[in-house]
Amino acid sequence: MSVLDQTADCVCLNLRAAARAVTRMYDEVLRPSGLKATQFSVLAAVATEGPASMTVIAKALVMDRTTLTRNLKPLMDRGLVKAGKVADDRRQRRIVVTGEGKAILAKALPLWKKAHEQIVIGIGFARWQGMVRLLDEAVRLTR
Amino acid sequence: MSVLDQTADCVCLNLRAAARAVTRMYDEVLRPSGLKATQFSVLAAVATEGPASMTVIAKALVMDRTTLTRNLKPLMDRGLVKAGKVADDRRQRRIVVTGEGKAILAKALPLWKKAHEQIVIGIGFARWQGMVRLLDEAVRLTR
DNA sequence: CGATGAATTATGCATATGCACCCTTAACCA
DNA sequence: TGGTTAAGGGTGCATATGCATAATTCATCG
Repeated sequence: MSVLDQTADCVCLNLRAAARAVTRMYDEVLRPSGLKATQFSVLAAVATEGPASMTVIAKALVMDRTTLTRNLKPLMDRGLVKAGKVADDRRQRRIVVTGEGKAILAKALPLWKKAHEQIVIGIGFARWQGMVRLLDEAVRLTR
Repeated sequence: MSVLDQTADCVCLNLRAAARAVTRMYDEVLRPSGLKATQFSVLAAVATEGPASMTVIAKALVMDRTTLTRNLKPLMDRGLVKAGKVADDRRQRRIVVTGEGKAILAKALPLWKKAHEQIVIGIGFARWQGMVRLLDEAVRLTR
């Protein structure tokens, strides 16, 4: 048993493979809303965090700030979110969901719930909760 | 508690966030080898599956065939893998690791093991095994 | 044997991801 | 107060991801 044979158990590979498969399924279920899985997550995060800066939203999503910049672009182009300046700190941009963004989000939420439950009910709520804990722990262990 | 508030527990979001964080850490640890985490996984898969077709390798990686085409490109450009049309079926391309590819892989393996164990030892081997089972189950539930 | 369908791979397009680096503005401190 | 450091954000570059579609080759059946 060489080290090479162990690479099939790679944490990164298994996480990425699962993320790919789940994302594909979410994308398909969300399609009627016109949102992709990542776009839905970003839109929901902006809606939840309220008017917030890029840094705050990126941190909530465990996402690089520069990645958030690109991920916001299709949402801004469609007018689902917008950025306003703040008087106190002229460096910051406060991101908010527009009216149209809220409408799309309302349309997407039941679709999201359907995709979400397809997995959670499938593996069982308690086991899913255990998995979230492990995922959080894995994130913490990378620092 | 509106549906919106539940989106923070989204399976897709949590999986992708963990995959991002873990990939960043792997990329950093693997850097001396000149490979990124995905490139390492593809190279290791090609080495393990032996001379195999695109479809076989893509299936082993739970990856779209077209994604594998692009992911092989930087490896081919560097001469770490190559494709020979020696199969009976002239549609197929048999992908193999080159001598240089094996050398890079040998250099990368201890680095990979270091990154891998940073997570596995951190969360505990038994719990990690349980997590792999759940990830596999999640993948199955998307079909 | 020829047509038709299926398998194998590649390309165009749009988005996703993050490091290195840049600019702007705020904070701090000697 | 002037200089330095830190914080907020964007761009260039390279790779990662997959759907829709096309091109090639194989299989199958009448």
